[in-house]
Amino acid sequence: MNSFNLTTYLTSNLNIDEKEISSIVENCKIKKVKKEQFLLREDQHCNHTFFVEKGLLRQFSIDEKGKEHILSFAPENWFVTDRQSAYFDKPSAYYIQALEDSQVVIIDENFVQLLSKKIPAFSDFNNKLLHNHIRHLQNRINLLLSAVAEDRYLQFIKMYPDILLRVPQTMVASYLGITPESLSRVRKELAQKNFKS
Amino acid sequence: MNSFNLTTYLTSNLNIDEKEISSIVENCKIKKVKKEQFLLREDQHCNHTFFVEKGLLRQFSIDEKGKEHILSFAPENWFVTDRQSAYFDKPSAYYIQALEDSQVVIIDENFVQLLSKKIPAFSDFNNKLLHNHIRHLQNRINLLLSAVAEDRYLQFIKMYPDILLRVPQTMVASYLGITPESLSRVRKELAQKNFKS
DNA sequence: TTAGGTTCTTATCATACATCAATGCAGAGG
DNA sequence: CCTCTGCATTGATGTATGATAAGAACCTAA
Repeated sequence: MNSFNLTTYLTSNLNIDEKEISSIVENCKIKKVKKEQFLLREDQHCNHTFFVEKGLLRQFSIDEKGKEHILSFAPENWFVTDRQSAYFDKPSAYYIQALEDSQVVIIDENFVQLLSKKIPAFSDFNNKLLHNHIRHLQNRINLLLSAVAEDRYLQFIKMYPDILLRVPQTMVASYLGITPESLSRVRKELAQKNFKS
Repeated sequence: MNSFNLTTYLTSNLNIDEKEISSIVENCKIKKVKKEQFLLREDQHCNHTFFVEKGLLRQFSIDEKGKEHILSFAPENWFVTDRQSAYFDKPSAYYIQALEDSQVVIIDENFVQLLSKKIPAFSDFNNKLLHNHIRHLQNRINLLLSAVAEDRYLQFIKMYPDILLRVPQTMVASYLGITPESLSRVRKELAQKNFKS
């Protein structure tokens, strides 16, 4: 079992015994996925949380017009899941797909619940993840409500400089809620501005 | 102490002794606020959760151009807080303001933490609130990414028919991320459509 | 009742962004 | 090496929504 990243991540974020941590990690499965492969599809029940050991995932939805909308990217050391589906046990409205050949740790939802009950520190940790998630979502809403394409892009660069380099532009556009063409133009204008100044 | 709504709300959502519930409620303060009055302002630390007994609140931000963006409405039986500020103990980026004369229960953040530690059922309850919050935020992002003004408005009507009638149109527009003028147009077009069919 | 402030509507014009279509370009695979 | 395919760019055009301004409708309070 090779889940080095998860172990170190938990060790530095969970204030419990190393042995206990490895016993947690032992209980999880590792899965390798090829680029393009899906870990979750719409209408499926999402019963796990994925922790990205290596690679890059995306979570997205498809609207009635068939257009994709990216909710989040998940690079190394990120957790991704459809909490809505996992927690309320409902069919998911989202897809989770690999953008690169990846390796993920699959953590069972029941197992998460169990750990939360048994280990207070884990419950706290989980709580923190939830709060971080909320923080992130709220900032995004704020951005969508207030900022024009250019500002959204600039913010994206600042927050996810690494991801910017790893995904096709069309996906960044989808994340920002604009078309690839618009993003291309925004980039052009920015380049010109920077050149002048 | 008159916090009837919170008591019944907790009773039907928290699987614990009624006595324990009233001991919880006893520990909270009641506050009456007049219309327009603020419960939280930008840069303040938000140390409480508000539960709306009576009335209606709004949570909003103000961007660099001075424009207001409504993140959420909170009518009776809703909790509202800036989790970001409360949990991470940072100055808030938001305002919370009464849209009607209201009565709220003020629940101290420390008290929430304490209860979570002491009463597992309360911790579960809190967890559920967090998940609901996330669900709500995600749906909103999806809507902002995919839907045009008209669809956003229709969705709003469906989800919050009560709130629609209680707040000025300009605030609905702010929630939807469009101008009041645009909303007026959208409404006009919808009215014409409905008249024809 | 009038007066004065909001809020809502309406109209015109401006603009950001979408859409559609063509071309360029680079990496993958034969 | 060449071709194929997907992605980025660019231009022309359309459209939804924003900005501004003015008037209408509505409330509230004197």
